[in-house]
Amino acid sequence: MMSRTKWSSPESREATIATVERETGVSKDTLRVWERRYGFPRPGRDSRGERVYPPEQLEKLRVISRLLDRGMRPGRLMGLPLPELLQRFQAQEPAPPAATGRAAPDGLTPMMDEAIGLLKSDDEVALRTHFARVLLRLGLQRFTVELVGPLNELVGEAWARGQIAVSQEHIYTEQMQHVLRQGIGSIPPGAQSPSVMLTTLPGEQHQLGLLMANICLAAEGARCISLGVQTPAWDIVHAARRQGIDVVGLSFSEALRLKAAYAMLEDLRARLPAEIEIWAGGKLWARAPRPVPGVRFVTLLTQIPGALAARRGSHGRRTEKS
Amino acid sequence: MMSRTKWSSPESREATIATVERETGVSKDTLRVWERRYGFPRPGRDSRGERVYPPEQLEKLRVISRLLDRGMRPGRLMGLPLPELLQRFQAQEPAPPAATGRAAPDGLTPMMDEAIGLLKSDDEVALRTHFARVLLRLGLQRFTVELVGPLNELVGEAWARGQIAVSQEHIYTEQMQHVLRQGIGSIPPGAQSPSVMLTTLPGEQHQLGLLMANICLAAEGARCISLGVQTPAWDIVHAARRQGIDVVGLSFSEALRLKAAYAMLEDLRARLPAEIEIWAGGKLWARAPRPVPGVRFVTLLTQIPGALAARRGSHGRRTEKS
DNA sequence: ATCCACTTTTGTCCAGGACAAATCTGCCAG
DNA sequence: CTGGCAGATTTGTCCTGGACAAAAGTGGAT
Repeated sequence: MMSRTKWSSPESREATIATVERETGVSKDTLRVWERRYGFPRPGRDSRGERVYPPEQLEKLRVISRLLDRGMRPGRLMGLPLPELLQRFQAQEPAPPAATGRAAPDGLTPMMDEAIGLLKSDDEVALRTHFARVLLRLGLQRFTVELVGPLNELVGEAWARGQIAVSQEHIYTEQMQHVLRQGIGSIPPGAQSPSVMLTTLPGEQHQLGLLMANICLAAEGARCISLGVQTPAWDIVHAARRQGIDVVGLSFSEALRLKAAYAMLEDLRARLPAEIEIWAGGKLWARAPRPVPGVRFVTLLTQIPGALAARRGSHGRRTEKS
Repeated sequence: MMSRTKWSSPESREATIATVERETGVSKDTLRVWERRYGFPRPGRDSRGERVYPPEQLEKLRVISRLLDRGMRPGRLMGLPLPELLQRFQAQEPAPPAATGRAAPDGLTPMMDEAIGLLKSDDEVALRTHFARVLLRLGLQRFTVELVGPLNELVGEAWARGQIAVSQEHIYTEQMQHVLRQGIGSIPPGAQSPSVMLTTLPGEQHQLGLLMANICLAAEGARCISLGVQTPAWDIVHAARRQGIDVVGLSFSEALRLKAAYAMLEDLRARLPAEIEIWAGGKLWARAPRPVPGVRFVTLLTQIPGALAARRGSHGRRTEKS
């Protein structure tokens, strides 16, 4: 095969359009249309007439790409010089602390602050130890609801404000995953009800939400089967039927588009037998505008016990079955 | 970041050109030029005049894409019907049973068979118990190298042959992840060397490879920091520098396109200081044709001890770094 | 304040042409 | 036969410039 990578020559660190796409995540089409519309980037041309991006422009594009991820718009950014752009990271709002529904109970705030501090100092071993200690003190369920949930948001905000790096956020997720999975492993198995199948739809990659839901459900006596992330709708239907599942639980982070989420949710609802419930959870639904018939929204972890109780009430204690 | 991509309508299983690019790894430009030159694929058009690929064509493209990775040429493949294409896989792959490195030692085959059986019967609790028992008997390292590695391949093959469903493969991954992470949690921490940063590049979502590498490295006395999956190259460079990393370890599954993988590897190598080594691992390199200067390929888990020994030999026993 | 209609912004798609790198082919010398 | 080389063919990527719908912003009426 033509392994024509188009990689910029090793010395002159000048990038081709393919390199820029790979590095910034901005598609070639978009790069060309930006150039046409905003006059930036303005790459040089090589002997063939192909675009050649100097390192400074690549760097600026990287910064712009990250600002776009935070909801800013290209038209306003393209003209600004690099230092100005970098300032935009700081300018992000701290987000009203009370309004988010973030539980700020007891003396947990210092524990969260310590976690953030350890993260910033790249001490992943101490971070894990810290989590383990807090877990021991609070118990698995309180640890999950009162610490992990709020901490996730805190880490997300710190990243958005440029206070921690992408890699540090990755490390946080990884260590927390260890702790939570260890906790799930310690839950005694047993035939309980209802049986809940947990997963996310294609495009949603965040695992922590699933693990947290798993813990809260198991703590209330549900039977959890997790499929991990990104199960195509067809396979969810197939698996739920085959395994005699009562509830399909889906997790949605803010990364997903609202409209795409609705579409997939409605599609799944249409294909799943009516007696199988769908519970949709996650921060995406925090200010959910539109209800979907046959889908229960569980925005917060604390609503899980209520949802289970409601289900058990309506379905009675009888072993349902047609 | 990827929230700027276009989705095909979820229920009509028909794909847009962007979907096909994502699923097959063939770029939009290439798809259009194939259509022009070879008459395949021949997508329909929607009301806007945009291409709409029916599922059969997508499927055929997936097969073609894999054959291209094995060195065949598009001009000869496009006209062939699907069954004919599938035959080309057999014709090409003699795969000497010993050369694959699949350890088939001792009495492990029955254990793997039992695992597959439990998976087929959807008994995820028994599956986890089974793993836990085998782990106890073999020890973490042998469990990883001799059972998990071969079992991964077995599960992949079973899926490819339609013997297990997508959801069952997900359940396998999820349960195995629990077991492996539990194992990693039991490894005593300590300042050891070299320090290895583990992750995958964007587009590679498979976690098991990382976890397995983590175990094998830690077992040989390396210090492992895992970033989880999909870290952009720039962030890898940033984090490796900041944390004083000696080796960046990357995992590549067969899902990634060979060409894209080479491009990203070469790019990362160019941006990373020369004193930081890059080790590339995973099944993708099983028949690696082309070496990359400054990158060590570690196709099999069993090669990890050797790689570490080589590194320690060349870098001496002196505690380099402050 | 909340909702709806209207305007602007923005990303993706399309067509068809061009070109160089990779690969194949046939030929000739050893 | 084997190996190397020049020329022909194959193939992926890049180009331009136009089009359009989804998303985001705006303003007025309730």
